[in-house]
Amino acid sequence: MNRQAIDASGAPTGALALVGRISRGFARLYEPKLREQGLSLGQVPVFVMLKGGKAMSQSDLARLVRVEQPTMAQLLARMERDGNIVRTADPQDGRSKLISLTADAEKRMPAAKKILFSGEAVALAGFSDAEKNTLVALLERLSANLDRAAEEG
Amino acid sequence: MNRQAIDASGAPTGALALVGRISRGFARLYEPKLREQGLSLGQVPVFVMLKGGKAMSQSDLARLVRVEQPTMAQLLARMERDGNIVRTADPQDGRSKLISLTADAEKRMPAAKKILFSGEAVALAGFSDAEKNTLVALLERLSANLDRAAEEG
DNA sequence: CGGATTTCAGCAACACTGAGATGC
DNA sequence: CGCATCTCAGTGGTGCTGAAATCC
Repeated sequence: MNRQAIDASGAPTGALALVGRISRGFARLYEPKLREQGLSLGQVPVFVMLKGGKAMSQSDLARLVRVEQPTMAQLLARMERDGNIVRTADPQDGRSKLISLTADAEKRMPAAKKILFSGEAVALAGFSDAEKNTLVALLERLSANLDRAAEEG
Repeated sequence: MNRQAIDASGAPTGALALVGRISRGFARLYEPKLREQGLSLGQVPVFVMLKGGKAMSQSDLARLVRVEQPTMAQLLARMERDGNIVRTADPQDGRSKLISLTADAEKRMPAAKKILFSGEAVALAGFSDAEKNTLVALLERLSANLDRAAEEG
């Protein structure tokens, strides 16, 4: 398959343009389904960090998810509004609060996981295991390149 | 603090989670530079569609970029505000307006292209040509899977 | 006091739905 | 009239900066 510039349908050919289109397309398809379960795509990384009863501070979460601290604060405010997290005072540090998932959130996780897995299955339909592994490996290297560029800034 | 938790993980493992992280990371690095040139990442697909003096309607653009029509209207409003496009009445159809790039926009394209190319180079640092081709081919299949799911859905 | 953490206020780009006006 | 196109109004998620309050 020769791909030169841009085909008639407007499909992008650059790797990052494709990544952007995929990201939006996936969100468009699966964000509404997650919403029915009481969470959004942006909340997923926080779920992953806190699953199994773990607790950490807002600033730790911000660092891990790669967003600024006020952005994480706002995300956590939505999660609190939706009943997915609670903030409790950190006994070790009066400035800090510990964030943890609620029991409701833990109950929502299986359904959410199922939605995301089925979405991944749709997205990777027709991919062999080897191709999936190759894709993930290449994406991890790409992501690492961007992380490094961000640090060097 | 808690350096353990920070370094522990936070790197997503699923292909789609990686795609999301890459998309945000790239935007974070390069959107500000594009902004200096008078455009945003979301405007890029419209630039690509209209480059070289082409003109098309709002609804055509919306279909090609895969957004709803009011979303495209809003994007075009920002582009009009920034002096990147003009809307002229379609002589063939009184309901429709033809969108085209301004001379200013065409002048901004080389600098914008340079930013995006250098960003792509940073993101794909250390990738062989074969790996780049493999990545793009896999992403194209993934994107096609999502497009198909959106049509069927 | 200087630094870390959270909160508050404000802004911007994107994306959607729903409802209306206009023209084919 | 039915349909297409664009506009208008409203909402929601995500992300940022800057400034204030609180605490170590």
